[in-house]
Amino acid sequence: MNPNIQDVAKAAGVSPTTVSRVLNNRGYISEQTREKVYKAMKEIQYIPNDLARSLFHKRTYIIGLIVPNTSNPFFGELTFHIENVCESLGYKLLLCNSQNRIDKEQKYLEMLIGNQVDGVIAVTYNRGVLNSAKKELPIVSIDHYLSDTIPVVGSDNYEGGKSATELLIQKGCKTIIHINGPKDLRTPAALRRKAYEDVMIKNMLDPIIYEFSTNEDPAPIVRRMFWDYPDVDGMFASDDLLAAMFMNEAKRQGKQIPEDIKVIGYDGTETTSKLLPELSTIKQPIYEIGKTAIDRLVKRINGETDNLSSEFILPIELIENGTT
Amino acid sequence: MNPNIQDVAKAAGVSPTTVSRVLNNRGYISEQTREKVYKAMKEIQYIPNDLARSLFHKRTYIIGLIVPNTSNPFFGELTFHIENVCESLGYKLLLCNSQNRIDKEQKYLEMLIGNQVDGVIAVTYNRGVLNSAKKELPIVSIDHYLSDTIPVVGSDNYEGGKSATELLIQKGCKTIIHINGPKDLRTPAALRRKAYEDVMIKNMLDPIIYEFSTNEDPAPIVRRMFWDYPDVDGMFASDDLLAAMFMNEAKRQGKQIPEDIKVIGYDGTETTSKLLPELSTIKQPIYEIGKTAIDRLVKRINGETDNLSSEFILPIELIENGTT
DNA sequence: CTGAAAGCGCTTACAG
DNA sequence: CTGAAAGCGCTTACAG
Repeated sequence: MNPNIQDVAKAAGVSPTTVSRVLNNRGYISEQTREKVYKAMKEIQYIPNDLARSLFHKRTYIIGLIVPNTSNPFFGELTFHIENVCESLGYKLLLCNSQNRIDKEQKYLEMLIGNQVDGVIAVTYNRGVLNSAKKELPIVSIDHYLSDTIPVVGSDNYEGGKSATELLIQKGCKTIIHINGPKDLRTPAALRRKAYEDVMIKNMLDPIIYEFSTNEDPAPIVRRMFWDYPDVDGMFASDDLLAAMFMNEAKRQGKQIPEDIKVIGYDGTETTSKLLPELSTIKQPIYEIGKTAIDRLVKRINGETDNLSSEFILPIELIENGTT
Repeated sequence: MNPNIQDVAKAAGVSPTTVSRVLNNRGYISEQTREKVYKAMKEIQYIPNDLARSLFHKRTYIIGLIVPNTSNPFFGELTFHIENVCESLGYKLLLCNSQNRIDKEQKYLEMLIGNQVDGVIAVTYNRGVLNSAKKELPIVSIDHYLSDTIPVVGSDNYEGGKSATELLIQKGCKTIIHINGPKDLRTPAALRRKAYEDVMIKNMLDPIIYEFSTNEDPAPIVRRMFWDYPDVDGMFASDDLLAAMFMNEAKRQGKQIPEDIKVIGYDGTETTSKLLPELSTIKQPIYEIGKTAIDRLVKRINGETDNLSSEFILPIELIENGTT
């Protein structure tokens, strides 16, 4: 069995209380005692049991993260940055992939509460779930409005949708299609869509929106577009993966990009910029989103009163590359 | 404060012992009592504290995962699958991004031990670290030979390197460059390199290998290749990101792919297949790697004796697309 | 079928 | 400067 504080105490010839004091640098301890204890800890390779510590303090320094899927480069990068920031602040990360399934979100949330996490960062699509959570559990949401008391961190989706659409129009596109996820959810993509619509209408162009539902394969929808709108000359995709899928289908249809059709995506992950550097896109500040979310969460954990319902909208960046 | 088992006991008019029995379905309990207890739990919204449970049982059902970086699509997908398999087996995942830094690997390992994880999955590059771990801690490594007692799960890197190189040769390439990570480490890429060398030599061709060190930017190295070998007509990259970077540079040099230069990558993640579907690559069975690793780890956790040092090599798949 | 007691490994008032 | 005691929230022999 692993050595415990008793073993250290015995080895050092002191009481467990004293060992604990040395461990936590608390109260007065003679230099001699301190050294004896350190030596004993080294000798028996003692590593304190955080479970016991957490049980006493009612504080685990664990944060739960619920994302749809770290396979998606946006969430993979977000997860990386969040874990990194956590680590630098002394927190650890319990990772949950909800796959956008409400039943999994619910189960994970209960699991996290059972594990006494200090707080939760959620990228979640289902409003209901987190409301049912214990009111005392600090939660920060990324990109989704979940309830009146849960702060939201995200980037400027309206501005992003606006910039993307304006760029296409400015480049001369007339038949501009927008592809987007399900409309009924309080998703960040909804604002991108709204901006697209507003800009199109303002420019006397018809908005054309294709949508697909949560775990639906968008491939057939993309194929259908070319049938419905053979003269399509612009595409604003609500994420880079969709943009890539569209480009691929466009090539199959014998269309040249950007000559025949101009394409702009959304997210601008590192991975996209490596695998598909020619794609024009709206880049989200992924690190800043993660950092802000953790900062707000830690403030809540520490009971620092911030305005109950708050929103943090970070700026996006238009990245123009070869596809426009 | 959250309700505890005492609160439930009081609300139900029984002892904590009885509540615990109901909770764990252990021993005989009258149906009436059981219902009283369930009712009380519902009423006060009781969720058992896993910390206390774990402290008693010396079992947390938490697994630690150390990967370099979930931003990389290979590790993002691996992490997803591992977390998923964990969840299905009742385990939770504590995520660590080591960024290939030995100091972070060391710190994370101590953290995981302090948190009493039941086991660790490590994708780690530094042999030393895990040896120093407590001998009792079950560890399974992915893709890296760390010590004689740590099982390794990975895919057939030699076969992958062989297939890739043979494909290029069969397609008529003569000046085939291989780009790879640092040589001195026991990395999976080393076998890919070895296969490349063997196949090249067997075909009377000169192996040309460029390597870069752990956190070095490969971009300048890629640029240099074209200067050193203007007649390069084949590229076997040790991962898809490098392949994409090479393709990009090739285009900048006015080369056509696959007409002038044929390119094959390695990994074959979902993300690559979406963003760069034309890339030929060696596809690793990412899900199977994760699943096998967890299965082995859980066996060790449960004390099922398997051969101390064992190796699990899963088959790769050659995916031929447009770049060859 | 049910409960009182001891203990998992730690920490912190409280004494001395 | 140091230690004995009680407690964090749970579980499990041991009695009854």
